[in-house]
Amino acid sequence: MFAVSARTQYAIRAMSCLAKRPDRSATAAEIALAESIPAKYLEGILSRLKASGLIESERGKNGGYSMAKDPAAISMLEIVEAIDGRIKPVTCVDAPGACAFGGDCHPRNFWIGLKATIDAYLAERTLKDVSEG
Amino acid sequence: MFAVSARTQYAIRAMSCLAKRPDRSATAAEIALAESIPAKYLEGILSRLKASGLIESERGKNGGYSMAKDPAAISMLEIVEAIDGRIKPVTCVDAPGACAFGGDCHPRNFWIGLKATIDAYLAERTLKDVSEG
DNA sequence: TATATTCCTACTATTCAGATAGGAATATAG
DNA sequence: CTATATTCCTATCTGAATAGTAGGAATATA
Ligand code: FES
Ligand code: FES
Repeated sequence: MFAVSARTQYAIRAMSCLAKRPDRSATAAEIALAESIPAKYLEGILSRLKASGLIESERGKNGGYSMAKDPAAISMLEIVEAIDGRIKPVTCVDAPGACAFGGDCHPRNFWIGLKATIDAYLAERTLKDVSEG
Repeated sequence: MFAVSARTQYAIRAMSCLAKRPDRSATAAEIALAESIPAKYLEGILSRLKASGLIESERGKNGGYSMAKDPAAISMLEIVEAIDGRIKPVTCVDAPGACAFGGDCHPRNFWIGLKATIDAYLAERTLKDVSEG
């Protein structure tokens, strides 16, 4: 239960990989090789990370990806949300009454509290913390 | 991300339903009707709850299900684990080295910490807390 | 112009959650 | 002893999501 997707794990490894080379950039193929990630699959992951402003890219020859921020300034929550979207134990986190038992659903507050707890944990740790262990 | 399965939500509603009737028992069909849960699907859920010792059952005519404990003595963690098993952000929670990057996988501690955080949240709240809101 | 790269779109395969179906085992009432 | 109501067991179907693949367009460099 509450399994983290392969995508998210790939994303973290890819980010860690980039974090290790401060200035230089790396191609998708290089990262894929270094971290044992299916190359074509990784392209899609990097695309999402870029869309969220966590990494930058250069196209064409000598192109590649590089960090857009200091690894110590990137929370794990940012990475996770870039890949899999917001944490949503229940679909009604945003819209009250989205689940079957509309208004007076007691468990709702319980799940929203869980989301807050998870969010807090993820927001507290940075890429730097995690990639250094 | 981190969606709670319909099964687990059904289970909580079913347990809440039983918690409301202290001594009496309820049949699967009654609970299904009261909580808008597919009747046949619910049977499988009740079966798991029973296997974990959270509820009791009587077969045959006048049979049904009833609470095995005081709702204030049942943690949400027990219910969740009865239905979907232990919280496992990554498959290597129990067996170090189960994931690809065996020994020196830095993210591992991060995920295990998350599991501990979630477990703690769930263990702290009881069925009574949640069903009363 | 040749080459290396990101980027975009579409497709396939596998897995899993959700749900359904049918009936065997068991208990009660009459 | 029989009819009935229930839990309990096993098998199956379906749709959605995840993981992964394929091919090529756009773009930058040398
Ligand atoms: S209304 Fe969303 S959990 Fe009940
Ligand atoms: S070894 Fe399990 S998360 Fe890395």
